[in-house]
Amino acid sequence: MEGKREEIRKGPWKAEEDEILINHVKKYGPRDWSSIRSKGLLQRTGKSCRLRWVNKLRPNLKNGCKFSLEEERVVIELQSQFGNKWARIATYLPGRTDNDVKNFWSSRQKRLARILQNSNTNTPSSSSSISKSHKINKEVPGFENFASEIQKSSTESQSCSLSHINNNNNYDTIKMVPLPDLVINPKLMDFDTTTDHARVEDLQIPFPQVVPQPQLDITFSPGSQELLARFDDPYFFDVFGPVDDAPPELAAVDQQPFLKPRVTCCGDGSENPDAFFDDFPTDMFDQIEPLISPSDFFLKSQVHQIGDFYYFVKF
DNA sequence: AATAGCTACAACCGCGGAATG
DNA sequence: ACATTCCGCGGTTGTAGCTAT
Repeated sequence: MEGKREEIRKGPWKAEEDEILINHVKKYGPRDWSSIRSKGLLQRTGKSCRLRWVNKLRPNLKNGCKFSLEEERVVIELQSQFGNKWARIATYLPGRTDNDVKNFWSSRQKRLARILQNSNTNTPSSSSSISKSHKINKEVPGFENFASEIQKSSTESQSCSLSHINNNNNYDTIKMVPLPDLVINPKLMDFDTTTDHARVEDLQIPFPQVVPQPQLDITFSPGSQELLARFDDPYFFDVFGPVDDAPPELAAVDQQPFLKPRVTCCGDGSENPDAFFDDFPTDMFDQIEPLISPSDFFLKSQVHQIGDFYYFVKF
């Protein structure tokens, strides 16, 4: 039956094929993918057509544009919240597809693993430019513990999140502290330099890839310097425009789900909680500290970078 | 200049759930 | 109610381009 049909084409798409697919979508909309082959328009499966449209041909995609710091932050936060639900995470990132997010996260995990690997061994790096251009101070108490946990976490599963570490109860203090006006609650970790247990007071680290040592010898790249300059602007987040593809629960609020500061339920109490939170258990905020404003957060924080990774040290 | 290793990304595959007959 | 088809998602693989040696 399948043998009677013309051979199914695989591999890279030609411009002519793209054109045919685009015309089909123009006529019938992004659906009926299987009919494209049954009509003899393309020798591609419906799945292949859909994938091509969603990932490459759909309008308003940020093709060839690297993830910004803000996008990276969103992915990290949402991944820790939702897990590897790339399609869901992608709905919070206009112009990004689930494939983009998935690939970004995968690349990031590999980089992280390599950095930790290189920092855990004294053997010279094979060819990693990151490990050579950024010194990581392993002398800080607690670092080895932390690094090995992160590494274990990243090798045991695709996801490297602090929640995994949290479950191990290896640390004295692990608290849930929300970033200002973020939709989800990032997990921050404190380390103490005075004990063997990783617990450093006054060092709050919102990203799981962070190496917990405040005395890192780091030179800011031009990109980071530009970033720091932008954080001086209290209205930094206002530059982000409306989100086209926001999930309904967020679109219903103000069309700017993630990238713009909002008054939250933890603020002056005059605003209703975001509908988004309806999805979560009511006791999930019990141990959350009061929110600070985004501008306060960034003005009171210092941005650091290890390789391509950024993190914030709170003053 | 050649080569090896690394990275980012495009595309495929398998699976599960929804829709349809 | 059941079988089949379609669609969407997450995981995986292949590869082109870049960088370091």
